[in-house]
Amino acid sequence: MSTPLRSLLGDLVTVNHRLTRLAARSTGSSESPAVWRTLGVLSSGGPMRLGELAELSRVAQPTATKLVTNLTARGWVIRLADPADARATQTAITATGAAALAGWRDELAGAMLPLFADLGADDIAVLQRAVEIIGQRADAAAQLPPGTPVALPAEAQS
Amino acid sequence: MSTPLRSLLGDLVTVNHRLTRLAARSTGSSESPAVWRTLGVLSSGGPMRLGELAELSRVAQPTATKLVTNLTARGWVIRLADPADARATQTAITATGAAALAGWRDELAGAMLPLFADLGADDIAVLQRAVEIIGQRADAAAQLPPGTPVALPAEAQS
DNA sequence: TAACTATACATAGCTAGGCTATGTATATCT
DNA sequence: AGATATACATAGCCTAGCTATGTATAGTTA
Repeated sequence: MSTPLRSLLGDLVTVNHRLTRLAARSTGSSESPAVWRTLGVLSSGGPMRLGELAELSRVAQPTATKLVTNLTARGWVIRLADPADARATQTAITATGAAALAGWRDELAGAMLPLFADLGADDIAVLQRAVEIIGQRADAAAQLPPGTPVALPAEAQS
Repeated sequence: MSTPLRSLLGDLVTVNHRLTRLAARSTGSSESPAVWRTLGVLSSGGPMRLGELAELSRVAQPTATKLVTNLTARGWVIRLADPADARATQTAITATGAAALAGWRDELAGAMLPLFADLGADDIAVLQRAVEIIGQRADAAAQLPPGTPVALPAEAQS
């Protein structure tokens, strides 16, 4: 039972990467996936500090800084001083940013619809559940202590 | 019924992108996802021409050239002259490359196992089916004529 | 067969995203 | 107050991705 799961996870990542490429090329949008991922995190998680954003997005802190700088220049996010800590800044998605995100998701979904239009109700349910499962694991992984690799060292795998 | 599918596809892409980031950071490997994607395509599709590889990987041709150049330097793929066409070259994965790919997939799966270890048989079946569905669509999309966006123009959607 | 067109790939040059290493300012703790 | 820790910024690098364009070979047609 454990071997199928191992290879299933390998397949899952591989196929997902292909889907991501497919999605990236299927819209006219020239924005990068990172932009939408960042907006997605801010949209679902609300305003947050930069370090928190980096962790949830699973990128290094300087990468988050770059992304936020770009997004700020575009007016899609704003940075607010953190009243409780002068070192920190809160980053929040703007209405414009939220609209752009929604627009992209809609465009994307529309672009991929023809490929998935023939799905039966069963398969749709499968994808819905898969999205739930994966989202749940991604959330869980994001809450590991900073710097912790997702993989536990071999000796920790009971 | 069609609206849920649209938003489901948006969710699917978003969550998959998070999974990809998670996977990228969960192994000690410093290789990029593109490397494994390319090897994956060559592994499952057999030796192929560069343009074919680019299409299947959903990247532009010069990007494929770069990737193949890097992989060749590493000994993970080889380029063979195409006897039938002096302009073209066949690219094939080497035994070393196949071993590296297998090793990475194993490492990756091992790294993510703890996150997915508690899945029940039902959920495993769901993920298996989801992998099938997505893989199928990715294949189908790859076979569209070159340059064709995944989305068909409105007037072509019979 | 010579010339044109099309195809397969390479090269150049750019941008963004990703990283590590390190700097700077503010909190916090002793 | 001084030392340490934390939050973020900056510098500098590499890879992945793109478009535009060049070059060599195939194919096609006059």
